[in-house]
Amino acid sequence: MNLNQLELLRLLRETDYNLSKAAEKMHVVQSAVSRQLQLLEAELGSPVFERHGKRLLGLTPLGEHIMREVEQIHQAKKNIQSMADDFRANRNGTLHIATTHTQAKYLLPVPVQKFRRQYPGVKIYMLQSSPDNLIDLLHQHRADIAICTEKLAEDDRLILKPCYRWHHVAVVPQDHPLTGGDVTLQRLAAEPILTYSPGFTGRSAIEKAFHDAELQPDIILAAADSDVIKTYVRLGLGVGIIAETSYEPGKDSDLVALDLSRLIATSVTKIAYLKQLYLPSYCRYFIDALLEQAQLKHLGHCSGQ
Amino acid sequence: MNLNQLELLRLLRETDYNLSKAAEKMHVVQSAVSRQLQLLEAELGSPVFERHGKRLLGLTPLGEHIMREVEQIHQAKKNIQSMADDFRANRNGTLHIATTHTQAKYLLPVPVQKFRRQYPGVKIYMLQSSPDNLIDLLHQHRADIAICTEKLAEDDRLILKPCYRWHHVAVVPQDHPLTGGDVTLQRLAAEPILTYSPGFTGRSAIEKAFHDAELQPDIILAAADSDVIKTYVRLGLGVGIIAETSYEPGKDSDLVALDLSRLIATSVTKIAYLKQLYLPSYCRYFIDALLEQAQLKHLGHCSGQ
DNA sequence: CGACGTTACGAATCGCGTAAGAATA
DNA sequence: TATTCTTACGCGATTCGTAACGTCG
Repeated sequence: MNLNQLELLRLLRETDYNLSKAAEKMHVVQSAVSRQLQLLEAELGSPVFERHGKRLLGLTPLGEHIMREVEQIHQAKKNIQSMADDFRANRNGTLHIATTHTQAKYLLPVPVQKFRRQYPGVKIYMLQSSPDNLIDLLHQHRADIAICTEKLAEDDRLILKPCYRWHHVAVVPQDHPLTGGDVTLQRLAAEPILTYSPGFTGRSAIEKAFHDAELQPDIILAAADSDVIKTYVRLGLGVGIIAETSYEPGKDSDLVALDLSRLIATSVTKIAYLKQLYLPSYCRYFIDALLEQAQLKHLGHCSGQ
Repeated sequence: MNLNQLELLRLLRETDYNLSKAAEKMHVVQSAVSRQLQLLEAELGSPVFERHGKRLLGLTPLGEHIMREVEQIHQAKKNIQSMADDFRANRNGTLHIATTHTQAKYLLPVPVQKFRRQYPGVKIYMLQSSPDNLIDLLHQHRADIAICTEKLAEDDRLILKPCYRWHHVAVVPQDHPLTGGDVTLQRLAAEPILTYSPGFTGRSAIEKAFHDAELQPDIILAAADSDVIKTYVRLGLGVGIIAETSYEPGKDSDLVALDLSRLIATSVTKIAYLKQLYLPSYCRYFIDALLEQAQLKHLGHCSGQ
């Protein structure tokens, strides 16, 4: 048994159990992998793949079990390489960040700039996705860290770092009736609402607030990001409910933001990454920069709490 | 990087960083491992071991990090081999059981016999140890499963299976004053007590019971197993407090067992094994036999609860 | 000096590529 | 027939063992 053989198993699953394609990915000819597979199965003493004649169809039960260990080994191997690169003070590499529009636009710009200055050789890939996919991206090893608010349920394979706490605001044109008097859920429920798509940026907290008050909000438009929402609020379609951080006092001065922190539960945005993943120092640096930025934002809004 | 090189790292740590001894363990000459280590360090690009001149002294910080992954890989590799052996219906192997005297003597005999009949080719190693060591034995890979009652605190690397619930009894000679009237903690505290050494077989529950009642038991003898305790009870030294399962109605008919289940909290004996360890089918069979036996014992004492 | 690690060199092994053959869809 | 996998064979690379050489305590 050797690492290449185990890598072959991984690639065979990736390629839908096609020896030729796996061979290509390993940069060797097909006959080579054929023999390696035979050698491995001979060594193990029982087949790893289901076959119809010569064709591979899938994994045997043994193969399924083995695959889990193979993934472990693959991860550990990559970690060792990352560690070595890191200790060699290798300032090249790539940082894959999975996040949503809201965070990418309103939280990340400053940390990313700071990061670029510190690590000009590290490339940054921003994987924008819907919140439900962020964790999957981690598990699929397509992202190193994820930044999101929703859908971070119990998963003991993840490390979670609370980043910052925020609340929702209602945004309306300056002459809107809601700007007079106290805002209540009842008054909101009477208006047409524009807010995030289900699963995005604290939408579940919004729904819970109305549901607990036994109200049925009239959500006439749901979008993945606050820019779209604000655009339609400006067109007079109704009341927007967005994250406080998405209201920019400068650019959005034509809109009024009404604090909803006492009506809708506050949300916590977190940083998540795989427990089993080795984070290179540049990655830890980015996380620190992010936490620092979140701290600043938070202080700015809470006046020094 | 290959598996042999990583195995070499493991062996180097095991041999106190001695290339010659590691070479011996790998069944190759010393010069071979010297070169393999050089190749690996060259590939990683920075040293894994601290050196004084040519001698290896220990791990570099990088080496420490790498070792964790190496252990992971080693475990996964062993798992793959176990799996293959298992699916090949290999009925040979070894079962390492870490446990205490109490369990080895009163719980395990029947399951072990049953196991021997089912898997005559599998060797059984019984590692008797004090309860605090049982978990360590698992982590040191010197035992596959551990059976114990105390000291199984939160450890997310372990799988825990509750096995059976039992309580303590007081054992006294037949003419002892305690045999008359209700047994209370107060009356027990007035007697010289013989029981388990700290850390053994529910001793902590005994201490807690007296402590909660603000009593100070007079423990004049502490031993690791109930046989020793019973011996001294027979000599009239005092009242023995032992596990109910350690009182054998046949052999111990010269002693009287007094139920303490309402005075001292019941204990739960558990089976523990490493989450990351693959358990061969014979191992799972043994666990099942154990649970079944525990069930029987339990029913026997509780008359069909 | 003795234990330990490194370097040099030839030999055995391992694994690859080419090429041809067999089986499946 | 086209695709996929297996087998045969020769070559090159890797890794080993022997042996001689540093080096540290």
